[in-house]
Amino acid sequence: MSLDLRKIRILQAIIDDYILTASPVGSRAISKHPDINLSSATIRNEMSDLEEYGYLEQPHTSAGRIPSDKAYRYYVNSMMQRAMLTEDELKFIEQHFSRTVDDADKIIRQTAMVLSDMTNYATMVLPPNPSAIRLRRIELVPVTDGKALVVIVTNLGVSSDTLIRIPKGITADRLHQLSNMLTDNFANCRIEDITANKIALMTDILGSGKEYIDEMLARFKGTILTNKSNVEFFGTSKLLDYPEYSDVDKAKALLDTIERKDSFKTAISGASNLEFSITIGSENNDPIIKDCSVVTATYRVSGEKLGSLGVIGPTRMDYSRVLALLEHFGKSLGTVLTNMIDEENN
Amino acid sequence: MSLDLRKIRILQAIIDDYILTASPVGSRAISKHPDINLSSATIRNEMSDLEEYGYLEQPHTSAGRIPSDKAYRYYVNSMMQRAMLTEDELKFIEQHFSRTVDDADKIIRQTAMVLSDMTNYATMVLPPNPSAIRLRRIELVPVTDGKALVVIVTNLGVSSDTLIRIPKGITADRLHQLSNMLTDNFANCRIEDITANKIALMTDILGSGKEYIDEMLARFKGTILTNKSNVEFFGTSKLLDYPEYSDVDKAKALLDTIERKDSFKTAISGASNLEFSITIGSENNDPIIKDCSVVTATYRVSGEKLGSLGVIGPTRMDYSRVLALLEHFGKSLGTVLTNMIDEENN
DNA sequence: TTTAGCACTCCCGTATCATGAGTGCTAACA
DNA sequence: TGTTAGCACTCATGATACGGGAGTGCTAAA
Repeated sequence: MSLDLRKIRILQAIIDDYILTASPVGSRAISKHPDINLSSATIRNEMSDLEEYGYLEQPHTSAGRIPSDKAYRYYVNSMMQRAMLTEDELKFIEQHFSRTVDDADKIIRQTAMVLSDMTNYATMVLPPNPSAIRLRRIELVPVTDGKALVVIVTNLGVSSDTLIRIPKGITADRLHQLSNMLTDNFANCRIEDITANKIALMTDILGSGKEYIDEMLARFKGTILTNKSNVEFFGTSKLLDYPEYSDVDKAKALLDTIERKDSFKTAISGASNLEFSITIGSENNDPIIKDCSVVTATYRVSGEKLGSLGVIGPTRMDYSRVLALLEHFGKSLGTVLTNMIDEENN
Repeated sequence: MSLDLRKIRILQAIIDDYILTASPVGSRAISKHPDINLSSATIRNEMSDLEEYGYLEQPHTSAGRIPSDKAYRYYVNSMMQRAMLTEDELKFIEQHFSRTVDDADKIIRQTAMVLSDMTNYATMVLPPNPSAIRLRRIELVPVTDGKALVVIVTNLGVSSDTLIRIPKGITADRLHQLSNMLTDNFANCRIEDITANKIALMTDILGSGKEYIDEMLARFKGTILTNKSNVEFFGTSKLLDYPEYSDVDKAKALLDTIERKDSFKTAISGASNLEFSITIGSENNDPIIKDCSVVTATYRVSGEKLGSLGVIGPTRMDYSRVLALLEHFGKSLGTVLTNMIDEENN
């Protein structure tokens, strides 16, 4: 089943052409390709083979052929070479990151927008992986008698503040004391390390505090974890540019799916583990996005995988360029965030 | 130029029909209307008049007629009666608001989503009007030596927290003292009441604190005010359902415009002043949304106008139902938020 | 003032047809 | 034996024509 060099060349030419034009490519067009010196008849034979192997599909007799998902997969795994970004592009990206904004979320979002503009595909931002979050400090601040504000400082900056009910009559000193205990016990913990068990062990130290500490940590875990589903999308309407979606019903189905957000699980779950993940067409679970591909890259803060950026486009997307851009954006984003957090922490 | 009763009836019938079907309505269809006992020929004469006055338009000879923006305006101002929501709808809405979520932003967003689902139009949320925000409490929490966390509690709950640089060596007690001073001076102030002037007056009280207090307040104002442009949209892809946007290019132009967000200024600026605002078709500044109407309603928290909800649909939207829904949602949302904030505050 | 009647307009869906890009197959060629 | 030229065949696409139908405006009669 492995392809000989000539078949690979032909397949490459077909894919390149199809990515560019979105219309089925015929044998004659390929025979004109500078790298390929064969008559259209020969190409036809080869294409017939490639179709038999499952790399090509024919919309109908007497049309050219289009690459199958399998072809893209093969292309991505074995054939593609990483594109180089141009000077101008690099400069443009650098310029984007040099604008100083001091809100991490905003930077991430703006990055996704720029990425969308540069690729002309839709992009998405996957929120920080909860296990990358480490507690730094827990502070209970009295607000009114009976209410305290919980401020939890994490390695990513302040990440949660909620009001909790506390028994009346607790003094500021006592709260301060509790804060210190909690900080001592949980500093550098991951969020999933905070177990009921551990809290129970602290009961004797905490004394009367236990009940509201429980509430507080539960809420904190809650907000961090619900955050998980907060995928955000940008530039989705760009997908309407592509002839794949010149049918309004198809377009609507796609945008609906994106807006509902829960259909990118395959891509997303892959994303959290891998440096890059590429999900092509029908590899997605949802049949609605079966002619979309999703490419994601994680970005790291202080060496730790934090979240990911993703690009959503038609299966015939320019994988090579997208990967190059994602890699570059991922790295720059990581650096900027790392610097920002370092600066905040000392 | 004022219309006699018969013309009004006919116009009403045309509008009703057109809202329903989106296709030009002819004289014969109207003559069959139960309320109207006239031959199609008579209707034709009347329609001809209505066209002359500018209430109707004809896509081409031998087509029926469609209401103009002027007609919708007249309809909305003088003819429309508020729709009643059904029992089921009321129940459904109540059910939505009874689910307890303790995050105000999340409630507002979910409300916008439900509103979008019930109307099948796109909806938007305009963020709180900054002048509705009042400070309750300012708290400086030491984090590391040289860094403090600023927590500002407002009448809408905790609304900002930033790390600021402070001179090294300041004691927790001193910070606490500063917090109290700031709270005493600014409690119940609006954000725009915090002027450089007032801070200058406090210099003698604050002593060495002044510089970083300046930084802090500037940042706070910044985050509140940048919030202003944060319009959020929901269910935008629903607009693709309507034949107005069966052309992909038109659809893309619309969605692009929505995503770029800055084109709803007319509607938005109206929204912040009025209880309801209705912007019909070409009354919008941007020609791209010239066949969209935007209806907004403000919601109040503790009697004060906080933000608004908006509905975006084709000009032939069901204004009556949309207004009824907006009114109901606005009120319920206000109540829920008011309760939530009251509960948090004591 | 209303209405019936009629000629006229024009969109729209369908059918027809020519065109052209593309294929598969066969036979000849190197 | 692999490659290529040639040819018949397929089928989407776009242009054109055409009939039907919904709608109009006008005129004349009720």
